Amino acid sequence: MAAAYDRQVTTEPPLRADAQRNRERILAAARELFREQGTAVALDDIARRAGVGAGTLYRRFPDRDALVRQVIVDGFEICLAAVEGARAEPADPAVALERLFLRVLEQRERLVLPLIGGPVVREPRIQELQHAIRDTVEDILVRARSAGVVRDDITPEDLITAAAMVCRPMPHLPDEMSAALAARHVAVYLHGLRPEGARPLPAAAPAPGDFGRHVAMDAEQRSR
Amino acid sequence: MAAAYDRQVTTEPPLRADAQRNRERILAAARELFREQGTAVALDDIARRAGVGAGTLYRRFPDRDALVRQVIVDGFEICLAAVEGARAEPADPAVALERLFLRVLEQRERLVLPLIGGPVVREPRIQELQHAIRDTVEDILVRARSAGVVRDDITPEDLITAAAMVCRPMPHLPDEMSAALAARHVAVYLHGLRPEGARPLPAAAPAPGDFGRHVAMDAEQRSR
DNA sequence: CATCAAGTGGAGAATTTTCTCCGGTTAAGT
DNA sequence: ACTTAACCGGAGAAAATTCTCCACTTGATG
Repeated sequence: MAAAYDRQVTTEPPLRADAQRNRERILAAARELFREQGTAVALDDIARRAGVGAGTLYRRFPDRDALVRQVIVDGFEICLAAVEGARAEPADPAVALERLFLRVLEQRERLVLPLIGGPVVREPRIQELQHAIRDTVEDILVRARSAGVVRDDITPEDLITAAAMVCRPMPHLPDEMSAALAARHVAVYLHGLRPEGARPLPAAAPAPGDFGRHVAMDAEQRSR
Repeated sequence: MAAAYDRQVTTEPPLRADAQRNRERILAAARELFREQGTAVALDDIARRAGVGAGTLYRRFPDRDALVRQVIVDGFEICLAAVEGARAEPADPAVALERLFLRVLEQRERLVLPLIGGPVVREPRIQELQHAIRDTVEDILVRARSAGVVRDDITPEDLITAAAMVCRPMPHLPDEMSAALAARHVAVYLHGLRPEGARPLPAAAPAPGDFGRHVAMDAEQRSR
């Protein structure tokens, strides 16, 4: 999936085949370890799990931030693909909403979206992806809303938050079990989205613009 | 809240007043930083944020695990209190279920339950608390179920998972916003718990016994 | 199949984090 | 007020992690 297009769009010479393979192994190992232990894991551990030397890791990703950023970008990329996949499938609006969550849930293991401790979110590429995701979700949501299958005080941010929450790792449970719990949770949440008998929500929805803009101000003491 | 009873029950001499104060400051700082950055943050950072010397931290908590464990135990303790509070309030079963989530949600900021990367969950004290929480939740759930206000394929584990998910930190959003989103999510989820029009859930519920028992086997490479 | 730029691993220097120790301070008892 | 045992902070030794460098290997190209 994350093939060549996720490198700089500028004219860099393409990677050699073995280098490309190692790069992907590193990203896969990083993804796993970030989900298991957070983004502060020792980089040498990542290199070890990826089966490459430390030098190889540092050559490809000059510092921790570069690696974290790439893993997160990949996550958003995967997420966007899932969401657009859901929109593309012909289905009535209620089913589309369900598909949205199912598609994202399928990618659970590969998503490292939310344990950001720094200004990574400001990256233009990431904001771009976030907006694209938001717009796609909004599209699905609007259709569902006008078909009357979803209560109309729900915003795209609600759905995105819900999806992000169920995708986060539960490192103390085996994968199979946490997948089952996540799927059950989504089913209940989806059922709760329907307008029948809805009572007003307890808090106002954050404005769309506010969403990506807030980042921890303590940029000096993040990571290590 | 976390007063004297959370130290060893064995006959240790009580801490001096200043020591007790420092101990609490350390735990509060640890709680914050664990939520912001994960349990791998530098211990000296915790000492700094707590406003105590490094020596003070290490005197009170011999290593990272001891500190993590205590923060987690505190979290479960707070959680149990919230849950029991909800059970104690006289309310009809539907409201009790709602209260359950509200009480837990109120404590969001102080809960560091789920980013465990090691065998901390095996601690007898923690298992004890987990069981007490489960039993209390089950009690509320059973009453709600027999009042017919909740679909009957929902288990205590579902509710606990749901609560854990909404309590997890969203470090890229300001507190106020993540609190609002969490509250909205819970409202929708609660609505979805009602039996009217329920379709079968997509996966089997994990057996109650399995829940606390699974822990990452890679005990050697956890933390650092 | 020869050439060679690109890529590799891992030793070890540089940096950061952990953790100990002790001279000075303070709460608590009398 | 005075005594004293508990406690404190922070300097710095010890351990761990980060990151560089280079002799060796390998994939691509003609």
